[in-house]
Amino acid sequence: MPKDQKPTINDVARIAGVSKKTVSRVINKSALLNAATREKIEAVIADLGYVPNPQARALALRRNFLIGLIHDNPNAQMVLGVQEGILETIRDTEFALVVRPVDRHSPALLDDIRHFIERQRLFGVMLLPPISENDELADMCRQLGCTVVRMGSAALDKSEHLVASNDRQAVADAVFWLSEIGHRRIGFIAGPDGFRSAREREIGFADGMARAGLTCDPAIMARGTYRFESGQAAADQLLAADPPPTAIFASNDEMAAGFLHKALGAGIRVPEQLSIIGFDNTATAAHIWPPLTTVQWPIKAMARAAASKLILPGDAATQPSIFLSDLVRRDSAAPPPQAEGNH
Amino acid sequence: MPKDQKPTINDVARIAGVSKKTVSRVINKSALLNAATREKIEAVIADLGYVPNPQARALALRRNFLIGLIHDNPNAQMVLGVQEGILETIRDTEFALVVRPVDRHSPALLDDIRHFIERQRLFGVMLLPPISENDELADMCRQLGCTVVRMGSAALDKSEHLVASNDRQAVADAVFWLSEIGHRRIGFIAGPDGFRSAREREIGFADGMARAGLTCDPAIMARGTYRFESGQAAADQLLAADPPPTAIFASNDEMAAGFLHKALGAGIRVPEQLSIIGFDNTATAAHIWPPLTTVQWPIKAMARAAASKLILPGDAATQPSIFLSDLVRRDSAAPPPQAEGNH
DNA sequence: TGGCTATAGGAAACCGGTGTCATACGCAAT
DNA sequence: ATTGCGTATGACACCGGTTTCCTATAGCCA
Repeated sequence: MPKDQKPTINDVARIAGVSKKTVSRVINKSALLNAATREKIEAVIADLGYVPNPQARALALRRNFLIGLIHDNPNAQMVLGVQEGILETIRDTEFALVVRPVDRHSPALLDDIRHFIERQRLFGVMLLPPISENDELADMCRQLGCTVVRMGSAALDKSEHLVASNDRQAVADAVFWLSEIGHRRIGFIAGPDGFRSAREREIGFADGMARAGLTCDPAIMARGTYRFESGQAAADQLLAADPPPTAIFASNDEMAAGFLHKALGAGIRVPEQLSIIGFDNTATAAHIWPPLTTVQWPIKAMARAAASKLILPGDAATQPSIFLSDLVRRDSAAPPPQAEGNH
Repeated sequence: MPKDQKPTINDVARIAGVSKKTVSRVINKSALLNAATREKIEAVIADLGYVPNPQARALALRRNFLIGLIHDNPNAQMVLGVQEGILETIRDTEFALVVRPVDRHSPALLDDIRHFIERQRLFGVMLLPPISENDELADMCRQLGCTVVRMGSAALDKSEHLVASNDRQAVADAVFWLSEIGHRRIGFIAGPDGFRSAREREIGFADGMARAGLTCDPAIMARGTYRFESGQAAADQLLAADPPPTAIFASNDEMAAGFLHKALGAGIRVPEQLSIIGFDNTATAAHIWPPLTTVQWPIKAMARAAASKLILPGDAATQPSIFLSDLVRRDSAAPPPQAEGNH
């Protein structure tokens, strides 16, 4: 059916016996149009299967409809969730999502991204954590004429396009819940220095402990790297404490899995003797044994909000949107052994 | 520095004192150019920070530089690996990658994708499994003028742009290896009907058993859905067999994890009493306990090959590329108990 | 010196849309 | 009948590149 070329606005105009401009008015839903003319043209469009050329449109409008997703996130589940969330929002628009995984440690990082944005003339970019914490990068993107939306752990100090999760409160709530079911001796595995998420979760832990009237014992607190191995290392340290913790909050699932692995290896029964809570709700969390209780970002909702901020004009979009995470209760956290007796 | 508009080819031409066409010749590295002129223009380009507008180029050339990645893959790790692989290949070209996660079961699937391709005027699309097995979709994309590259389990029956992994041989090799370390009674969990990957892995299992001189016993073979739960269900069935299997090959990691979960729950020690091998090397595989031995697709290499096929002209690209997967040996597979005695 | 050819570079049209402005028309007010 | 006005449409230039075709100049030979 399509001979060799796609129909253009000229073809539509010629066949409908009107000018290009009138067809353009139909495409853009201009109000100043005779209903009969509109219907005639719409019939021709449908007949020809005409689709406006986005490149030509972008050229004439001096703006384009590509939004970039820049990330260096190790959590594949999350990245894909974001992609899906963005897509749901832009599905029926003329925007498209172009992705750019990057290496945060590359010395050419900024240049790479600059070329990417300039080459594609991106309309806007979305930054995922942890690279979303790079202010220099965000500034560069803005300077290049992009709208920038950052996703991350709440950082209320900056009033800009931001979609954040209130990790602090989510962690505090989870820790308080542990206290409610009877835990008194709760350990913590922090994330690496320099990550805002790690810092927020640390503060959240302290908040939760304070709210529960519990004190933080440095002997059952460790700092990890967000990697599996560091969770194992933390287990070696924390399980040797006296008395040992009855519950552990790990700042992400990988470390929780590492901790769990070691604890199980040491013959500790989970959750009967030890409760573990993670953060992120990665695919792994549901598939390890026992299934991990964990805190989950409302990823898709956040991504949808971020995409809306990006494609919607107006200053309302510059208000940060803060989301609260949920605790996904699985089998790795339960009341402590002594609590059952105390009840 | 950038006043309010980006410099255009006209600015460069005016400042360099030449015509647009001459600047265009520099951009396109035309040979018919005086060296002095070229250098002068290049200096102006560098000075202005001029970057050609890809939309204008796309319009004039009547082709564009967007390649689409269409997927409905549940394995986030793999999707991201593919994205990275494609990116490595197109990094220094003018191509960009636009993604489109889809829902295979949506009744509007084909229409959605058609709109996506038409709206963005995609140059080519890459299809990931399992949706890459949809011939109707591939045909539609081709009819829309896209180059199509499919990634999947080997299907040598079609001579087209294809990048595949030889699952059949990889599974056969893994099963044969199990026999080499002493297993005689090997069970199998197949993937769902209708998936080429599932079919290929099934045949591979049979091949491997035959090569090892072993017979397949239907009592220790089950069909799953590629989901965790179906692995658990298979465990209920297969572990009740008499005699029970000493090793299990699961057609993907999720099912292997489900099986493992049930086996552990039944007090079976892995790998001392039972070996388990999965397929895909998902993030979960490394983080469950014990770490799962599994077959891994060379995802990035395959993605690079696929991207090359897409952006390189020529019929050489129509030859299928077949990759062989590796067995990632972790702790879930070891010699069977009786084999140690027999040694 | 004239004529021919090769080479560097330019003018203008074009790709497929959009904006600006002018125009044709119908109808009410003067 | 003329003016004035709102509505529906068209002519034309323009966005930033590329292509086609043409010209100017230099170099070469006779």
